[in-house]
Amino acid sequence: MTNSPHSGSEVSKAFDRLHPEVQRWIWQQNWETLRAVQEQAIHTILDHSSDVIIAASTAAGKTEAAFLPILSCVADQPQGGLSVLYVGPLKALINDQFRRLEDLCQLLDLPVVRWHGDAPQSAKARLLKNPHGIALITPESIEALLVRRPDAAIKLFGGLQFIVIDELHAFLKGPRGLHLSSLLRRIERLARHRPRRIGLSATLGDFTQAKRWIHPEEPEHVRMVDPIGAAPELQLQIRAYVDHPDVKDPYGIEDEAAPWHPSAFDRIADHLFTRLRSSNNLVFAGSRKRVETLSDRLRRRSETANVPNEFYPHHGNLSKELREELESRLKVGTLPTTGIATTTLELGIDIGSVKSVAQIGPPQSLASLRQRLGRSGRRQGEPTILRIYLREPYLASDAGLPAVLRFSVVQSVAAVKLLIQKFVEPATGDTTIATVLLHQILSLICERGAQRAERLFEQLVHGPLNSISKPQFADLLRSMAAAALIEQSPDGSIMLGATGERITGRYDFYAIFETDDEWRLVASGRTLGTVPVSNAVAIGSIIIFGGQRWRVASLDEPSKVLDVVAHRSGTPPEFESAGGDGLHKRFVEEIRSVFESDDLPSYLDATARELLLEGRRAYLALELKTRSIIEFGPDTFLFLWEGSEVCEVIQIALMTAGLSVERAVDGVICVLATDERTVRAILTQMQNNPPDVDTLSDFVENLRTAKFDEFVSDKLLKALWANRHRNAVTELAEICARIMLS
DNA sequence: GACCTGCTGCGGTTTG
Repeated sequence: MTNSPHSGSEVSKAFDRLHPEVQRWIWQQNWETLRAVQEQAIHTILDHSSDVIIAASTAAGKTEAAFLPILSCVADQPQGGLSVLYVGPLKALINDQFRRLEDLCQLLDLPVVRWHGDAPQSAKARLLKNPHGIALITPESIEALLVRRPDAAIKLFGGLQFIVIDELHAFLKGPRGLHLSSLLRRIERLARHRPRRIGLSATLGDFTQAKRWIHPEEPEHVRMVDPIGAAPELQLQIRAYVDHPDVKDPYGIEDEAAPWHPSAFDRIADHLFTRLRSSNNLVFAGSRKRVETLSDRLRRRSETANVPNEFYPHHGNLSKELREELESRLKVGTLPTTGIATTTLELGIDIGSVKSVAQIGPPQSLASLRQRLGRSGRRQGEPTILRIYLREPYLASDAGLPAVLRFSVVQSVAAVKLLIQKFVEPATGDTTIATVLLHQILSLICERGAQRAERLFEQLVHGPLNSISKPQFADLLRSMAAAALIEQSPDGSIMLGATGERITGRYDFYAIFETDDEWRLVASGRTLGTVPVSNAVAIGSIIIFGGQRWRVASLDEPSKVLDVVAHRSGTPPEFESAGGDGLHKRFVEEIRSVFESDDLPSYLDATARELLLEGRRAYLALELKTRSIIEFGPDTFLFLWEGSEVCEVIQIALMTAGLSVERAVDGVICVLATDERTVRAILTQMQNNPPDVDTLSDFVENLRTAKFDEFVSDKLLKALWANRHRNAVTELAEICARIMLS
């Protein structure tokens, strides 16, 4: 050891404050220094008693930044239950962190236990007998403990001093975050004190929002550890490919019979094949179907070139075994490997460092783009390399809106500009409060027995779940009673009804999200993964899956198993999807400013540059700088340049006037089969007499999207929609006026 | 524009 952690002055100050056994562990690691984030976190956690959020990139050593001081605090303390609860969103992440903490905790004589569905039962049983040390757990396993073993939960959580929440950004939106927030609150109630919360995250857009999630009552007291690290150099290219006019199905495989017209997609595959071979890379392909198609094409190119295949798929329907094979190939790093993934490789599971990241299609959010980039250039002095590949249609001379604007090129340029400005979208409002509350009402009754309505409200409606009123909560309880989820005893307390008993007794109660029925694909006894049952299959069906081609040899309908054998051709399965979130307002504004700028970024290839100019010429010709309403063919386009929330409200407002409206591209909507004069007349009407939010909410359809929404009344779902859109509706008259001026 | 995540307790069989 040439340079000890003792040598620097700042470093030694932080180092000196750690427990001697923690110091010994640091020596054993041969670390030359502590990282900036670790030094700051040590001081912040040891100097104060407030909650802390540690925001630093994935490779910066956030886990140690939290645990070195936390373990120094809890070592040598009297035992009486767990000292630290670490909550992670993924089992794979928990397993990684377990390996990182094992040695350190052993030195301190603190047991560390993985607690999730695939973790060994024996260690859990041992912990229950003598609860102390650290547990690494998923939200669902906390839920199961509270429902099934409330007595054990009190013993485990009664003495907690710290709760660490990893990948905090993953919990800031969506039902799973609301669920975890409720579980943490329930842990505090049964522990009769509030353990300190430490949140870890690499991509936070809005610190205020993260602080409010960590400590809803006193967000201003949450301390940030946010060292300004030197960002690695970014090497960037946007490459565009225009399809040949004869290409009908660019994602199909038929074009292999017509090699004289390779599709744009094929040329993208060619470029990936030559550029990415012989190093480790990640390709984010956007959808599972595209992951499969691309993996298959790249494997076939390897076969044709007679070289070993280095390209492997990774997505949520692939079996754990296949996914882990790729992850460990990437991590071990002895064989060059490129992973072709959906969003599955975005979160922090340990796959080592990759040379470059490729993105197929324009980025849809800066949060996700940043998370992806964080996977490249992780070694000191190495650049981050990003390639964005765009496929654009061939446009005939009579091509229409919105195609002529070449939106995906403009959107990609806008994304890069926002990346450089360090913009990240804040999390958006939640649509699933009713489902989460319903779930938690059932769960709390299991944990604590029959309760009066006021007690349920008091315990569950708080923090991120507080946007529901008492009358609305009562409405929820009434519809739960109507469905026999709950019933009221003569003394007024609420207990489980027959349906409630059945639902809470089932294995799938603990998670707040649902999974659909799926076929399981098995090849010679080995599970490859699953495909939705909506795919029509029969003996002899051919399919691309796991980057390879298969034929269905036999199928077992009741157990939903497909036995497959290798085959020479196939098509990728269809996966169901719900549709996207839309771009943030700021992103749409940046797109508009790219249209209006003359700047030609050097990171565009020749085709992308040409398409950007083409899009700008169309923008100019349509006079979009000053015009917001464009009649085109039978339809009329409204260029709103607003975020998805405002667009949705205007879309619904126009629908209440009897029009058919659809989204054209982000920020632009299309009124079908209607001329400009009619649209203007309706907008004038709306401007003078804007509809109120409750009228609009009556027109909203498909409000039942979350797990238990079937038990929630229409009235409540509409009222919650109205809550979320109230602000956007108040802008309605003003926006109409602005459009009309053009 | 789409993607992702998670799970009990028990009865059975196999293995050391």
